[in-house]
Amino acid sequence: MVTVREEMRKGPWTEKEDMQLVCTVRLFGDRRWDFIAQVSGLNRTGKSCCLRWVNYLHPGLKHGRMSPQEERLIIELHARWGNRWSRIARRLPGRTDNEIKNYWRTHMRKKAQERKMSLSSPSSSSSSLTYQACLLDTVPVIGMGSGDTHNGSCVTSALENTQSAMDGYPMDQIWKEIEAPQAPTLLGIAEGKEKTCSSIPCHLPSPAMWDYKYPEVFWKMEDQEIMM
DNA sequence: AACCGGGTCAACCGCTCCTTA
DNA sequence: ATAAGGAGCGGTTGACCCGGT
Repeated sequence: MVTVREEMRKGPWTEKEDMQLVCTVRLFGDRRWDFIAQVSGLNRTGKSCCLRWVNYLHPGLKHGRMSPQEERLIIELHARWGNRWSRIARRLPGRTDNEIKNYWRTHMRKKAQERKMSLSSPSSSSSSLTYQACLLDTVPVIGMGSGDTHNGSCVTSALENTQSAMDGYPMDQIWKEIEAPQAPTLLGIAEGKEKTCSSIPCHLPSPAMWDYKYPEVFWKMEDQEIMM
């Protein structure tokens, strides 16, 4: 028997295809994507159908801009987990890993550009502050996983130090340090400063603050995961 | 009006992990 | 125990949109 595999369709989905997929998923559930792709009559791979459903057609999805709370949660969770997009997405009901990933890329690219600008023109301080605030948001949290306490204080003067420390600090390096269990350089900077600076309330919440702010959101789920 | 550049997001790719026979 | 297929995940790409010139 000669199986001439028909060329699978790729690219953007049409409304008609969406309808077909939705109907098929209603009938057969959102498992067995190869089967769904076959019976739907769509000339798509199961994987493609799965992605379309998960990222766009799933009824529970939110569309549109991230709320400030969501933005903040993403930043905080990324600081904890790095590029574990699906894991982060689980903490944001209605958002997909793809959406969060895209958001983060856009977000961080913007920040990186702001930083570049600020480095090239030292007098423009507002944008560099934004970037540094983001990093300081990001980096100290990493230590929390390894038992560090974070007293919620920070860090205006740390910004000055951070500025010099971050000269020549590529994004790749930042990613690596975010992911590293111990983030030596920036973490060191932030921790060193946080011991001496307690007058300015840090907008990065301590673990206790997180508990307070996002009580049911992820701490319980995290515990459950650990239990599992 | 046309062009250009940057931003956004849907979709694909390839790898890894999980499930099932 | 193991091999094959399915599903999940993160990285990357490319098309589209929109604002500026």
